[in-house]
Amino acid sequence: MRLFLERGFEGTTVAEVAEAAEVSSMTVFRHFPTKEHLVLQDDYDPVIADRLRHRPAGEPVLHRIAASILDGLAELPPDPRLLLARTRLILYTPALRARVWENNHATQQVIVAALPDDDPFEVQVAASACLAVATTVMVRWAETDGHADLRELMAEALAVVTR
Amino acid sequence: MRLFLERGFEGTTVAEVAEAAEVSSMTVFRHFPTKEHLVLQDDYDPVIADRLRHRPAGEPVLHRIAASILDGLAELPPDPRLLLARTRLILYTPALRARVWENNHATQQVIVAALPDDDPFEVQVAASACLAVATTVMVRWAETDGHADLRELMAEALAVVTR
DNA sequence: CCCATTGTGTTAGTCACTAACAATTGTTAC
DNA sequence: GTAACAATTGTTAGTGACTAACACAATGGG
Repeated sequence: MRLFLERGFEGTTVAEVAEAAEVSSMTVFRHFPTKEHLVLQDDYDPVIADRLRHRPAGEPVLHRIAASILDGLAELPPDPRLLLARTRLILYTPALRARVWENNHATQQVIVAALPDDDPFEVQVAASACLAVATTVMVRWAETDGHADLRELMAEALAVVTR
Repeated sequence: MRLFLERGFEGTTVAEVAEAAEVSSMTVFRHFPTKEHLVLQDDYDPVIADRLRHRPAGEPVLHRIAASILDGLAELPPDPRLLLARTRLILYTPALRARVWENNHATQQVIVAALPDDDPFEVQVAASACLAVATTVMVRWAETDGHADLRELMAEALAVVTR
């Protein structure tokens, strides 16, 4: 991340990352399948899944997922600078931007697995919509340089879909 | 497309595509910025934008976008085999799957531009949600080998978000 | 102490993609 | 018809992500 922030993602080669980490390039690729994976790992899938399981089953699927995503924000580290830097990096790097859907798709599967009692297609649809909204919010938040209240923004955006 | 369908996307080199088209590799890259672009061009952005502009302004943004996407399906060619093949190719090729968000993001911008009188953030949020739903529907449709009624599926899925 | 497992390095290669320049074709002006 | 110009294409040589194959250490258990 340090190198990427200093020189940009495309301006940094995997060989340089490897050298800075004092390993060979080969070793980097053994731990991260692609260069993009060095940036694009997020740890919030299990958080969301966990929140999902603790929701009353009466609510519509869409509401449960939206609420879980919103609640999950509480797990973010208090200092959002790293998150902001990462989001900006993703936002301005085509190769990274492109992988976002792949990431959301993986999260979708986790959500579907966490709600075995609901119609899988409906869950998939609701999850993809909510995650798209969440992504849009992150982009918007990064565009305000992190000055906007992330939770407030997320609540407002999810309301567009859940109301 | 013929080569990609015969040998798979990763199993076909750009050099082979170039040879089949009787041009040099360089020429291919001058017309298509990446190998993925050979598959991932869709012509429905202007269709959707057009439908959007002919909607009554009274409706909520989300409904207008959803309805336009649904209406836009009418413009699809009557024989869906090519669309099905393309969707399948995208679905099973990680490199292509990854680019989907990039595509949807471009469509989002088109939608925002087509609705200059509405709150851009709300439009962005609604558009990203609807497009994510549409993508999920295409995936599902491809998984049924095109046997499902695409329009019906799309209507059902969009209803999850608009109801 | 031996052996199997695991992690790592090395090398050589493929392939997407770029930059620079040369060759070709098409188009317009005269 | 031809000269001047622009647009398109080809060629070459390169960079960099990523893979496959094999050799070499380190670790840990019997």
